[in-house]
Amino acid sequence: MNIPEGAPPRRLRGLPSRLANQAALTANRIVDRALAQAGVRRYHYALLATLEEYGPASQAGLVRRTGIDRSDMVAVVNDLAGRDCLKRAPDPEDRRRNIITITPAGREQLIELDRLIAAAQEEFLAPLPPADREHLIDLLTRLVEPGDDQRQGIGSTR
Amino acid sequence: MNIPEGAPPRRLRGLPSRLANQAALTANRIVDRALAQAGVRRYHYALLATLEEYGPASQAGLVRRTGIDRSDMVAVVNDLAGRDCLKRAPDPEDRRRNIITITPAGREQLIELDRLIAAAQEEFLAPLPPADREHLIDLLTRLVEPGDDQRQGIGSTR
DNA sequence: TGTCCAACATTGGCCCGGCCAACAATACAG
DNA sequence: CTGTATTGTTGGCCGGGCCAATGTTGGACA
Repeated sequence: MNIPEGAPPRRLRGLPSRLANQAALTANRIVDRALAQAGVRRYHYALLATLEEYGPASQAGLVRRTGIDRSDMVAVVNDLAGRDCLKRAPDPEDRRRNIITITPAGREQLIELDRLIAAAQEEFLAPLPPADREHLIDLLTRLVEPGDDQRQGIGSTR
Repeated sequence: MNIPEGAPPRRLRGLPSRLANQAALTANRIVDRALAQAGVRRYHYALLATLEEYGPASQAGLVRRTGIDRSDMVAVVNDLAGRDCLKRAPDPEDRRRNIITITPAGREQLIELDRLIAAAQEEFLAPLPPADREHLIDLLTRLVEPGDDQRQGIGSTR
């Protein structure tokens, strides 16, 4: 961990961009730790959630939906398939495609993950009283969804 | 850029951790782009700001102050020294130390960077009306500074 | 004084996440 | 039938955050 002796310079302290960064760092730490309890990472959760909500899809479809890169998608799908959380079957109508379907085990897993994620959110927001939490969520939402265009996927930095 | 067709699954949409992430991603994109106009990255700004505020220090001191790793510190110091933004002189009292001092050119550079950073913050917060911006900053501050212990440096993920 | 341990600066490299490029197989339009 | 596009897959790149080993110097202490 970090053992910063002395505060960061004043110029940086109240900087909105820095606050957002710190918040995200904290959030990610908490969420990652929570998901790790199920031996899983964020991509796994995103993928299961997408499958559950939108139903079976090809990997390419999932890539488009989630913003996860093709290469990484392969790995995550492999991984989840190995845990019987989803099924990978060739599409009879288009033999290029793999059709990915969530399994009952996958749904169970997802429920478990939902619980972990919810707890993580709680932990993340713990420093704020409930009223302020809602307000923060509202502000962040409005900050992040400008007009609705230029949406963000799951992955991506650029 | 990302071309997400279709929204991310509902489960993820309003998630505070995800909102924080999106916000940070946006903020970083904007800030990095701003600093790039001066051919500089975040560490450079952090280092110059630290030097300006706390005065000359050894690299180890700067490492403690900023949370930047030793190895990376060397690189940043090299870089800024190469631009005459700071001076690296052996400490006569302790010859293990390099004493790093900001130069006039460094101060000028810092002023320029301050401008760029300020503009970036403006751009980042643009979607919100001024009153909400303050509120957001307040909330984030309280969220991120729990008690004051377990402070964060500049770098760090863990 | 000599010895041993701690702090410093530097080099080199590891890991991980996000990304791109190349490829073979398949679909499809002309 | 030919050329173009899409799909899944492999391999690798890059940058940021991090750790380890090295050589140098200080300082404590026997």
